[in-house]
Amino acid sequence: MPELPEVETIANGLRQGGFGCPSILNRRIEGVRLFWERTLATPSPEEFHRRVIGQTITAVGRRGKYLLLTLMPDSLIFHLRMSGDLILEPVDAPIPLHHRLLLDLQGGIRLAFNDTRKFGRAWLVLDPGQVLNGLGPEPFDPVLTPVVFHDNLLRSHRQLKPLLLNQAFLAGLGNIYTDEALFLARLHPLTSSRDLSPLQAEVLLASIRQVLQEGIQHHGASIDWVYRGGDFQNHFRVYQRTGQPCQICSTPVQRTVVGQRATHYCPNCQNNPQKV
DNA sequence: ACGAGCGCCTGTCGGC
DNA sequence: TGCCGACAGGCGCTCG
Repeated sequence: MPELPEVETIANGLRQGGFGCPSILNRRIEGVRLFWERTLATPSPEEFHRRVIGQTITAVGRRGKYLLLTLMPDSLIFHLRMSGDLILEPVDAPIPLHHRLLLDLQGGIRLAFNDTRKFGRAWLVLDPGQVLNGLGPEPFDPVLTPVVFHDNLLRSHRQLKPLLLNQAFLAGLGNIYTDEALFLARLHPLTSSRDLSPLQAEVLLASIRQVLQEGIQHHGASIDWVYRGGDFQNHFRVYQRTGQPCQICSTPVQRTVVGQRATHYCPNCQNNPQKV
């Protein structure tokens, strides 16, 4: 589920508190409960337990789709994958079925990693780079200018859809926001990245930033049972709108599969490069 | 260097 | 009603 806007929303909530929950900042970790061992990518459960207890959460951050808790001296990093979520609740609340890891915090609250599908992972590391080093640029990083982005596109020479999903190319996009960005930019998902003009690259970068910004403003998207709060799902232009009219030209939105991922686009507004 | 296929998991939905 | 396959926001691995 969670792409950049959803992770950003969760990070903001943990940092600032809200929805009846306090902030987790400056709270000491007093206890650990692990219910699914594979949730912990590293270190071993025994070492995790020994190292993490007593450390204090000094910052909450995000890099791509990763959520970072800065402790002292370690960093605790989460990837939510398809169904993960981080929830604050009273330390003695009943434990729901899909809770995988609990951190009991100072002040009678606990941070729960809930993950129905068990794909999510947590890392406790001294150097966050150990986990994050392979990531591409942050979409909002000012260093990522249209010229740099265009250069990167030319160097890759792949179809836009799988390229934008590649976290080593750009960190944070998932299936929803990629489809939305390509629609906004009026680019077909199969377009080869090396065919983009400087102007098209600039428009694509602006479109990516726009859909991510909209997602953040709407507190992310809530689909199915997984997400509380966000309502960006009510503002999708193409994602999961198969057969419904394109908001620009009324042509039915089409669904296809690209790189084994469902892909939604307007066959009229987003020209198929293979037909040109 | 790339894409396809698969594994990791659980839950929901539609068709028969 | 019940069973069965397809599908779901992700990503790492192997293989050709």
